[in-house]
Amino acid sequence: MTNDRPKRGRPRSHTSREAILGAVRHRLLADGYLRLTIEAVAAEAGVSKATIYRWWKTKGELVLEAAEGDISIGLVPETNDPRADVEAAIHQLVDTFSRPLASIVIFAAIATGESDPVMAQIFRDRYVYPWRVSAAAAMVRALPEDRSEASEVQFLLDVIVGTVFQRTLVLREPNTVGLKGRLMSVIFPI
Amino acid sequence: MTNDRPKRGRPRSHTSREAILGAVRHRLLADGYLRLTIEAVAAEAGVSKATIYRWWKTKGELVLEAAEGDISIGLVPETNDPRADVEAAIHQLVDTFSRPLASIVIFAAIATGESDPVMAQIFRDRYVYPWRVSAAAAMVRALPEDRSEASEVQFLLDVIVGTVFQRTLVLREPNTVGLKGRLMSVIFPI
Amino acid sequence: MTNDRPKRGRPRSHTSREAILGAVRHRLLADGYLRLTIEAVAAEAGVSKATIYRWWKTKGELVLEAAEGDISIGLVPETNDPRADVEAAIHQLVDTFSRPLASIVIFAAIATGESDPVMAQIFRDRYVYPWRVSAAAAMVRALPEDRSEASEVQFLLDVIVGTVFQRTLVLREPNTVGLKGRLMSVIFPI
Amino acid sequence: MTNDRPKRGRPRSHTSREAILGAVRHRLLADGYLRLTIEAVAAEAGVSKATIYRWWKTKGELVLEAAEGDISIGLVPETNDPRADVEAAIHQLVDTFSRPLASIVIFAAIATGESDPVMAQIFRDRYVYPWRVSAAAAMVRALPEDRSEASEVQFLLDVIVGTVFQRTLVLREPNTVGLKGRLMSVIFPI
DNA sequence: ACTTAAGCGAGACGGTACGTCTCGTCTTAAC
DNA sequence: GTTAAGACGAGACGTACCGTCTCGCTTAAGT
Repeated sequence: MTNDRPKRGRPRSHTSREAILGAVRHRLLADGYLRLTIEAVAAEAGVSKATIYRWWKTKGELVLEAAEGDISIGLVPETNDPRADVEAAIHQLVDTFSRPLASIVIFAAIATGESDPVMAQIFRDRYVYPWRVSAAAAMVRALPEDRSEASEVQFLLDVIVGTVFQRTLVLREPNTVGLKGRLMSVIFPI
Repeated sequence: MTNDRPKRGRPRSHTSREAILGAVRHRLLADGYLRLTIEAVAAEAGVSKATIYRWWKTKGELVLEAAEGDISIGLVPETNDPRADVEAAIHQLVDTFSRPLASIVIFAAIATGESDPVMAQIFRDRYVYPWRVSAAAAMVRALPEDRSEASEVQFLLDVIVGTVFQRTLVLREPNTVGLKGRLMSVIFPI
Repeated sequence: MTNDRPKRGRPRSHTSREAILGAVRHRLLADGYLRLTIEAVAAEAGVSKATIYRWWKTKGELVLEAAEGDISIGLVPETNDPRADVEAAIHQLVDTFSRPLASIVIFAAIATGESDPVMAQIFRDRYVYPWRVSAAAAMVRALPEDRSEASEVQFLLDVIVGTVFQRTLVLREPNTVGLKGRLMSVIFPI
Repeated sequence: MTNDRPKRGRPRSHTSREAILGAVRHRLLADGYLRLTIEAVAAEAGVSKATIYRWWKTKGELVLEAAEGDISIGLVPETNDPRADVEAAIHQLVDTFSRPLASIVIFAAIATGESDPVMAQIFRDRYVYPWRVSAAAAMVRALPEDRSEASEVQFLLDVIVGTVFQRTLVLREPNTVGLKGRLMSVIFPI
């Protein structure tokens, strides 16, 4: 993230950078990830294709950077109420997956994992893993000792992520009312 | 599916049909869905591109037909033991999602929903909905009355499908040991 | 020149071939050889770039074929009057070099010899050598025995070609009146 | 050639000027004129592209200046032996056209006349015309009165230049033995 | 057997986008 | 005030597939 390039030469233009990322966002919302072309982004941003390729190696990197603010999910809080922390984790997930830009890009990062492993890798390293680690910690705190082994915690995270993914990105169900509560009851019965 | 073309003229060649579908399967396993090109299929099958386009309108239809046997999930059984039926439903899901060809094609059907809605639609109508209807019936039978309202049943199906999808297709975790049991405990606590 | 391709497949379109060659001629006359781009030819001909690249490997080949009729210089006649034959040879040269399209393409074939040796080679093999052979024969017939050794004949051909080239292509002197007569006096004094 | 820039500020670096011209010479000999790029010259000279563009408007000017010493042909001498002067003129031509760097640059100056008229113009004004004027004077002195009209003299100069050009630059014939003598016999028969 | 209608291979075609290249200009910080 | 470094817009390069379109041949069902 930090830019350790030498300070010589013409500095990178913030104008064109913003124009590019703005055009990417616009085209993503208009056409989706698969139909987004570098050529169209360059044209809309009033920028040369070479400028895009100079700074982003692949469409995936470009799109991840353009949607960074929307995708960013943060860490699960660590309060005195562990169940509330888990609930917050679910909320973060539902909230992020519900943003138009984020839903497109997250879906693309997963869907193109096969053909663009770099994008999938960056996505995992930058957003999925950190969240999962803090969510797992919250889960351990919230569960009784006899349910808090690693494999059970990972399973419950998969239940949460899988269910939210299924609802919001696969079925494209915008109504998430009750989803959080139902997930909580399924994780913490009684 | 039924072929209402006039019976005159040279009949459709079964040889080339099989060669095409075989080539599709081979290319899917070798390159994946996104990297599969009609051109490569035609070349490998020793067939003209026009022949492919004559019989399949889109890459999606072609791929779904090529993987039909592997994708087919069937209906959830209806025995005297409703919990066993639900368990069977989960098993069908895990089993199908674990087949190499099926995992590629199911993933593609979901992933390209944005840009190829026809493929997603066919996939849903032909495989997802029938299974979900019978799985929902099994679930209703297995649940106590106070949990068997439609929205709760649909939610539990999303938990099952989402979790299995997450494990097998997103995380590409081939080890599904314990998955079935854990899902059952989450759906039927105590 | 003869087309020994197999008769299978869709036949080559004469329409697009003519459109391409016509566009090449137009662009050559408008912009010259160096400024001619394949992209502009494709656009003007209403043709895809791939169609041009399918049939012509290089800009040089394309241009030589487009100007074929204008460049073609033919062979030097072989009559009973050898001096008249030499005069005819000079006339062919002046005449060909004076045609707008031919002058552009011949100049290009020579000028780009350094960077496009293929074009120069085709040009030499197809037009220069045959003409030179027949011109040398006429020269041998026209000269007294003591001047008709090979090196002298080649020198005289270089005088003819060089002078005409200098006048028409380097100095771009369209007025060629007297040129033929003066060359004849220089070659055949007395 | 003279540098009329203001005398204030950092003076033009002779070091980089020489580095640039040296790199141009090297690249000309290695790759030829058409394949020479400003980018490669800058890289080889350890100089910024902007520095080159600041001092030379076009590739043509740059190349002409880099090859100045080699191209320079001087004036035809004016002795008591006019035929010897003409012979000296031919010798200057053959000699200059035979130098590797000069042959590349002279050829380029003529060949790119179509697309870079400035280079052709500078070349003509600086080298061709002065030599032609003095060569024409020598020719007038050497010829009998009845052959020394302007158009005949210009024609004979075209014969000389054209023939030498043809031999050395078009046919790339390094063997110029006999060429001078033959040209003399053709210009001065008997 | 003869006709006729489709199936089929080969492959040409107009498009669109790719990712690369070089051009000549512009913008900094360093000297 | 010039320089090296190097970002930039422009635009052509040659390639890859797309989905469509001829062709001339092959294959059977209907005559």
